[in-house]
Amino acid sequence: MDVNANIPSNFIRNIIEQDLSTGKHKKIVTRFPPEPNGYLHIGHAKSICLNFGLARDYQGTCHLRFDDTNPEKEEVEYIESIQEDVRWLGFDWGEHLYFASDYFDQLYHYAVELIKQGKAYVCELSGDEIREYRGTLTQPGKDSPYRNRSVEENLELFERMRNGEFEEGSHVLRAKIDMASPNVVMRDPVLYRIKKVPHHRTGDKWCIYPMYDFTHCLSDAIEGITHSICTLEFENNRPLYEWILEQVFPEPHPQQIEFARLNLSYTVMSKRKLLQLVEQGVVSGWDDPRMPTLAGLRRRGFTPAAIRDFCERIGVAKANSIVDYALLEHCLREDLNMTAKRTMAVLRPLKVVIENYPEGQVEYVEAVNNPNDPDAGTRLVPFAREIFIERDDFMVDPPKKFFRLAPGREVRLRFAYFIKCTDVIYDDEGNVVELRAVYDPETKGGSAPDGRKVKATLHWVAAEHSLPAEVRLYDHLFAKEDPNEGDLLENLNPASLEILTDARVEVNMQDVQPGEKFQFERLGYFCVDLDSTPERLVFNRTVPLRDTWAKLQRK
RNA sequence: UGGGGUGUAGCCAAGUUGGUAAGGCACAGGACUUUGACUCCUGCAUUCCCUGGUUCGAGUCCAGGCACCCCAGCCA
Repeated sequence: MDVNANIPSNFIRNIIEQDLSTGKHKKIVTRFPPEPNGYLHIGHAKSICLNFGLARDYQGTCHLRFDDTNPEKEEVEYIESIQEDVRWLGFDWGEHLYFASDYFDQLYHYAVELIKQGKAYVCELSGDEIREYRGTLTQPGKDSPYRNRSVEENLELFERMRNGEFEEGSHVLRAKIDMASPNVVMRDPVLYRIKKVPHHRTGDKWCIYPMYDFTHCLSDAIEGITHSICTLEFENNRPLYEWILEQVFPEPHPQQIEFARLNLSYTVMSKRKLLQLVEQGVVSGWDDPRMPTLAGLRRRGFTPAAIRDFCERIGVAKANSIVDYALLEHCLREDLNMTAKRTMAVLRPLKVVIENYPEGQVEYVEAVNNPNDPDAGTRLVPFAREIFIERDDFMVDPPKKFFRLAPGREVRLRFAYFIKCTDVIYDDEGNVVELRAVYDPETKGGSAPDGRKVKATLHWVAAEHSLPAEVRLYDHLFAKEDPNEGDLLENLNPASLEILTDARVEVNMQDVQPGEKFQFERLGYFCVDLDSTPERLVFNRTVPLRDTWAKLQRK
């Protein structure tokens, strides 16, 4: 497959290529099967990219199927958000949108078929009793007293379950397999349980609902899935997946393949823990920019292309692992570097008065919008006597390798002029509050006719002709690489959010829209937050630029 | 003292039928630079969890260990 020559190989691709070359399958069909009980996160993105990517690369099909067999936990709201997120990621299921609940009738008939074969029975043991009878990991279980009912009795009981004649928990349908199996999953697993709860799609048509193990394999088979890719924890369930199909479904059967789910350093991926963060108010919601949810990453300013690239680079294997967050950041920067418009913003302003620049004068300097994209053009940025520069770009007593502004030193203001610091003004407490400088009119545009060099280029913004803005700086939500070690809340990073309210941005930013992405030159990539309005601009820092000076400072 | 998996660099990960350890991230140097960014060079596993064995030759085969993950929901 030369089309896929540059795509890293993995064990699943190997299986598919073999199945295609041996003629086992002429066309592959995969599926992404979320349960609509929560928001999608970047771990799901790995699965989405895998399943849809495989279908794309091997000219197959990928279905989106909601695994909605537990109405107690599922909501239509999630069905909407999941579809939105999958589309946002860049994938299209075409006509292939399915719901396991659409198969409830068929599933019921397969259950009846199993009963007729004497391979399923209605059990009246309580939940606690079922657990007791199941045995333990090292001890075999024992048969339920209801295990050997007649087919007729089972048929009648199952129908009465369906008709709502029994209370929740009083009866279940179980597969008759082997209570002594070393694999606990095979010890007469529950196939159907009674839940007198309306379903978000089937209403109150059903009061019995099929379990995952019974539903998933049959849904796959009904849809003609060839490769049913799931995560490692379902490895123990594979024998059951195959057992059910062998009893009631004609060949060929889908093949279940398991891979290791994604773990990312400095964050958590379990729905339970994510929910805990939301409910305890640790974050502002599912779309808090620090959350690993697709909604959170989107609000933070991540691009679908970066996430897809990331999912491709991490590979697919069976070893549990924790991927370095730095790889995600790398993918993001690589994408944003090519696409984000540049602008200048000063996060922590320090006023500089250019004493030899005419008072009241404003001129416009031309700035490049994206050096990687000539089509992005240029813009005009106002320059005046009073400007703001970044506080971090000035030091009264600079160390050896600091080559930004300092008393008596000359630097370049990007796209504008060279300025030299002539004076430092302090407040009563000795803090630097303002700088005085002179500019060289000969250096307009940023280069000196006499060829003299300057060691640094600073970003800036005109004091009057700039806009106030709020900037939210984000960092890892957790301070620990693996937050799952020890107490979750104790591992939080207290500095995961810093809000700057005095930032200044170019006047050209007046009409930006939520979601728009920029590179604030020399600082990082930022996007306009949902909270932003023309009256009060709000930006999120998506990811800072690599900063070798900061790295030097740390040493 | 059950069963199922996994172990290749700081982090991911590829390694055909045994033939002499890809790639990316991170990190460290250097070049370039009107972003200390980007880009570009260079370096980064005499060794593949361990111990034996087979072989001219083992990350790949065999035997025995060790470590870690998953399974005892009427969740998925």
